[in-house]
Amino acid sequence: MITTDIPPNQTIYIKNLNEKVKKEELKRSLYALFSQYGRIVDIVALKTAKLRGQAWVVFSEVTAASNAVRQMQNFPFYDKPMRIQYAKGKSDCVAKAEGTYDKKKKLEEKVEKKKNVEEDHQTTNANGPRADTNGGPSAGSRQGKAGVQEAVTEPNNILFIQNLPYETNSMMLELLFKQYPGFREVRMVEAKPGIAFVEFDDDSQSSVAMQDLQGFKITAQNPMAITYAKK
DNA sequence: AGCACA
Repeated sequence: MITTDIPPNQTIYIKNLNEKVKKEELKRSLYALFSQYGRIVDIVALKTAKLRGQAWVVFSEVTAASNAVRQMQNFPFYDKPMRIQYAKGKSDCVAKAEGTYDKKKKLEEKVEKKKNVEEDHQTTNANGPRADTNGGPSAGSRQGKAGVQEAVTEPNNILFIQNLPYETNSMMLELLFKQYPGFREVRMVEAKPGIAFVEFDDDSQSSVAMQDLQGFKITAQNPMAITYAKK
């Protein structure tokens, strides 16, 4: 059981994210992936030494966050399983919305943090540069639950759809996807049931369709998992 | 591993 002792929060905290992904792209992909659970108010991701590989996704409702924590737990994202918890604190954007955001208090907290860092500096590290072993291509992706695997890649005008019911055909998908501007075609691979590629004119159009149809259920057991196709 | 609001 992967329970947390952290009380529910409308903000989720995600760690074990792939640190190679650029910040803006990361946010886009997180948005695409999580907007199926509810309205997203804000996404925070920093690439500082302390904060890379982590992100906060702020929902407008706690229930949305709860579903996201449960259902996206360990979802393979850029080849790494996401670890999701509730955030420990309240996001600034929600404090602001509530009118409880206190700029001065925030400043004081910052000062405190600085102090602590300096106090912890009694041991000075004179390490040489670290030889980062940048190994070969990523290991084979493990199978996620419900057979959904693979990672999100950078934006692409072609979408990769997974977790479709076996009996899905391209006409059914076309019906769904052709309502979005820029739709070109659906491609399915006979030998590989459950997946499909859907092509749009450009990647802003494919993104709109992705966000709108993410998690769409053709059957109750088959929420669509939509990612950008690999280039 | 790492809980912030560049």
